[in-house]
Amino acid sequence: MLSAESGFVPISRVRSFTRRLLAYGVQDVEIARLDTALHAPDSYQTNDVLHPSRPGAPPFFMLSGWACLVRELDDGRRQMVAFLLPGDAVGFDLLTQSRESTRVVAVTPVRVQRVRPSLIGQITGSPGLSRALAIASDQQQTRLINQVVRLGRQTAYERCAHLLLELHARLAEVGETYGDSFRLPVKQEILADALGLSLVHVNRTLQQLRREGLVELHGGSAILQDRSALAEICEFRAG
Amino acid sequence: MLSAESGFVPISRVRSFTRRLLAYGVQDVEIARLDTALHAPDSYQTNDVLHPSRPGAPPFFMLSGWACLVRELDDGRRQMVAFLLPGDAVGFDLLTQSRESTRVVAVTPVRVQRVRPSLIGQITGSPGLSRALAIASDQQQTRLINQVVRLGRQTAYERCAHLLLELHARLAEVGETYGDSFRLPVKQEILADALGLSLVHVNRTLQQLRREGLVELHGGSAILQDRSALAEICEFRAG
DNA sequence: CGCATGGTTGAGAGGTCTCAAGAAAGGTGG
DNA sequence: CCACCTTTCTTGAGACCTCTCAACCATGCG
Repeated sequence: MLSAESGFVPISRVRSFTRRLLAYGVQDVEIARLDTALHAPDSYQTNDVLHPSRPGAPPFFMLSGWACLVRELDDGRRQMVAFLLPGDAVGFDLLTQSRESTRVVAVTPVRVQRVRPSLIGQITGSPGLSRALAIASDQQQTRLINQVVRLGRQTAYERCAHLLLELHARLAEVGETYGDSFRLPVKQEILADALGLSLVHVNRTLQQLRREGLVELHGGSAILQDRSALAEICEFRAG
Repeated sequence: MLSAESGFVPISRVRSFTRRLLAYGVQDVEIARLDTALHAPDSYQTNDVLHPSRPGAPPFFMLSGWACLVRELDDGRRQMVAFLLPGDAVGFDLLTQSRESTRVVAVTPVRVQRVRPSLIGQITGSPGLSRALAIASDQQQTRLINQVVRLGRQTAYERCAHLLLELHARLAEVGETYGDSFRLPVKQEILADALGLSLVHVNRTLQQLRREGLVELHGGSAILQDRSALAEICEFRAG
């Protein structure tokens, strides 16, 4: 029941990014025009590189699955800079655009829809679309700042709570939550690399959150049983 | 000799942001036009808020002094998200634009030149200027990503080396370095809040770098005595 | 049934923090 | 030019958080 792949539904009512664009006030006409500028969906496997760290890679929209903007250090340490979720626009603006030694990697199977390179101008030229992309870019930047604060000044306990709330809020925007629960399709290793912690410590910290009845985690799903208590813990602010 | 305030020089050859715009290929004509859209310089004292966390604050250029994009937690913990240095454009794009509970605060005396609100469109309408601002914004974003990696996956030792190199490189761009040395006009407390460390630990870590002959720090100035060794330590990549 | 993957636990080491005090540096008034 | 005061830097010691290493358990799949 957590699947959205079943059946054939008018595409404009299904795709998460369409949903988001509508929320940002983009007109149906513009979305239809956007469609003509997009390739058919591409599929990727876990660990595939969606966006090499070279310029010129065409931007795309996330249809399904999770990806990460990731940077690896020479000795194998790895930092997930940002999660890229269904509905996200990737590579339009600066973020994830041609960044030295920073790549976009699928952390689950992923489907994306790429922009035909020759038609990028058509998209950025549309007032509604470019405004929507600017909003999305602004939110992306806010999340980056939140990530800095999390890593710089929050404890493991606070970081976990904050990230879980952020993921819930983002997925809720594109209709991928079910009340307080959502699919969390990544290993604790991925969470650790996003939170700047070791796998083991993430495991223990999540257990603490569970023991306190704040969250429930199993089988790749998360339930935030007390969102306001979680928000209190880590000063999470929605929006 | 570390001062740039002496004498009266044609303004277009002095201001750090002018220097940067020229480096980004902006034409003299456009810079002259930009000037007509700017207020006279404003001065601020240490700890003044340059940019409250409300929308609509007019963007500005940093002329001199250092500021920080800062977020404070309820219990007094503080994270410097980014340093804003002479020549930086602040508030044009997303970054630092109306962000909840994130403020721009002067950490030394600061002089800025604000844009007349009614003329923002004129600036963003100019192809050369808007391209330059986009480049600046992209670099800002790259630095944010670097900050995430520093905080998430680097040790105190590496973080200090990396930040010092970044500051040197940025100041070099606007002509505020003198070979390997530059003015570092902030307390260790500020560095600590930028590095996600305690003041005491920053102090000890900087001493280690000094003991090893990599840097020299005193009287508000820094000398990077072995930049390539520092870069090796923290995987710093210029540009 | 056996293997592979991911989650869980234990124990000790290490990095970083806090508290607290002393030294140095810088500014001010006499 | 000195005495004083404030600010900033430095040092010490113990506590705490998080890490690493190394097993062991649970689950799923062939």
